[in-house]
Amino acid sequence: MRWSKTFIPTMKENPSDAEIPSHQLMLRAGLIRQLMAGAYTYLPLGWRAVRKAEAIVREEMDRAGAIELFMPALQPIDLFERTGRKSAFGNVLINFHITRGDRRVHVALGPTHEEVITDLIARHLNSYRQLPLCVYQIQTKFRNEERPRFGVLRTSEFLMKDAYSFASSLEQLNSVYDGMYHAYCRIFARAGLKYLPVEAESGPIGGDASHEFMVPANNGEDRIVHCPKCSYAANLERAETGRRAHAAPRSNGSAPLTQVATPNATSIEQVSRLLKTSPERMIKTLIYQVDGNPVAVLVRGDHEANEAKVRRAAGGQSVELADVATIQKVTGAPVGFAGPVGIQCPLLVDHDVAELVDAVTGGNAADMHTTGVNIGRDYQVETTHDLRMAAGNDPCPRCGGTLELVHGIEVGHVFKLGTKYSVSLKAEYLDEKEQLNPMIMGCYGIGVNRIVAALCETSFDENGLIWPLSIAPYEVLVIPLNVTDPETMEIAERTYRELQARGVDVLMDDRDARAGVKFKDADLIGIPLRVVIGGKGLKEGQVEVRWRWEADSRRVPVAEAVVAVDNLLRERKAADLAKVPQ
RNA sequence: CGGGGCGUAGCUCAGCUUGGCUAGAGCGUCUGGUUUGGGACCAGAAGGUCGCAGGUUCAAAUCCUGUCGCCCCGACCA
Repeated sequence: MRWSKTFIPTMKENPSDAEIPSHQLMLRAGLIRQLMAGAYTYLPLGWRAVRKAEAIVREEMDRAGAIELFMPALQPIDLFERTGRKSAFGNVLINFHITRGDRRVHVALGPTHEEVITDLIARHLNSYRQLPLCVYQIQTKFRNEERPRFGVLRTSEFLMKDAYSFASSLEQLNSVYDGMYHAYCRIFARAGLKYLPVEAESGPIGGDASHEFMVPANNGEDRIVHCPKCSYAANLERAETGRRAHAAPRSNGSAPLTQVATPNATSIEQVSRLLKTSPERMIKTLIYQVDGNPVAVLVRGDHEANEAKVRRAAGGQSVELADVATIQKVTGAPVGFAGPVGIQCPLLVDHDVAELVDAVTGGNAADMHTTGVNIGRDYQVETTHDLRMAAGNDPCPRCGGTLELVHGIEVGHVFKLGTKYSVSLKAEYLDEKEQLNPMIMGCYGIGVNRIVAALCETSFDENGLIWPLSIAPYEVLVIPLNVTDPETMEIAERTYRELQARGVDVLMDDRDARAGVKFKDADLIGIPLRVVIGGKGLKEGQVEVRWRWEADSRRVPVAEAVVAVDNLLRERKAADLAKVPQ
């Protein structure tokens, strides 16, 4: 492609409403333009990158035995009502009525396709002999983000690869799941991303039923902990901590139990300021309803309770914060003054709370808090639990190392669904014993444009983007320095044509612009291999070839330029491929 | 949905507090000339309903009210 014939609107300055690197660079390099909040046009350069990511995803899905198909984005709302997800999605589900003759049809734009695929499979597969099956598509998804942000990272419309598997046994499911997990590792490695598979919260199925693939990045929306020593990694919701339980805990504080007036101070922060203490010396007492029964959950004032852990510790199915009436009933006080001493419900205590001496907590009376609270003396439990969100510096649950907290961009997610959708949409099969069973499902998503955005967010320098060869919009950028010089152009044109003939993705900057302008743009759009023709080099019969990520260029005789470039590309691709897990 | 910020030329922004002359600058664009290895120089030109609507006033980019849009923080995110 010739620069003058395509459309690459680069910008020298940062647009004022872009803050994170990927957003700024994608705008400046002419990859995207915003249409409205949460919706972006992919310009030619950006779209080529997306298409390359898509091609890698498709190759690896096919390689893993998944079958491609294509489902409508337009879906009848009825399907979402049957699985209960119309209300589960709420505002996120974009839906509206359309008129057909004298009828009004209620439709939704697919936020994902579990319903459509399960309905399809339910109609056409019915025997264990036809299982397992894994199908996928690459398609635009629609989710009404209440607050789109971070440029292209969080939008209301995005390209997603979604795969769904149907199995007749857990063994089959696990086998497909492992295959998808492995394919994901290959995809992200081929895309040149530094990625981390992390354990994710998997709902009632439990176990290792869900992994997210995260790209560590400071601006990532998700927080994860990982252990550099043993490679344990999990998202904050899921992460265990390596802390120990305390049996019949007892702290040996000596301060007397004292009720203190704390008018209008209900938050940890307000109380700690009023009583001149700090949140890590306080007990946060949260009243939950587990399967409808009130439970008081105690975590340290500076910690955050984890509802999934509460649910598991309490052995319940559903967990939600208690309503005002329940809180009033068990504490005898309005919201904000709950404490363990004398409370009228069972206690669940986090490990760290057992170590608090002379703690401060709610007084179970309006506008009152209690100081000098000691476990074992003022309230008792048999043991403690892991009830809070993990944090940096927590001990690793696997190896005794120390967990690090990092931010990440979620680029993929694999999930063992179980039978939730197959039951509600009647995707059933007949087994060897002629018994009807719901199919066991898995789903596997990849944010295709997030692959591109995550690269832009993590691979750049002060001059612009740095693409890996596999995703770069073009592999080679040929720059004739002076387009009015016939010799320069003769060589540039020949180089351009011959590289194209060898199947190289090549862009030629044929603009009549100053060298400085072309170099700045070349660095900004980040094409991996730059070939400069003209000036000093050409006087000596040479062209200059330089990798975007290297400081120095290499000189190559004009006659050997095409072969040299081709060889460099082959070597680099082989080296990149060697890093991909087999 | 709560909190904060911003809307003036294609981009970045000044002007607004304290209303008043033809609404400005840099970059970009166009024309001519000089230049030609890291975003050149000279001369000239085009480009604006100051987000929109209403109000106050002799007079509004500027003050008031409403409204729309965008960005950021938080909540939410199968």
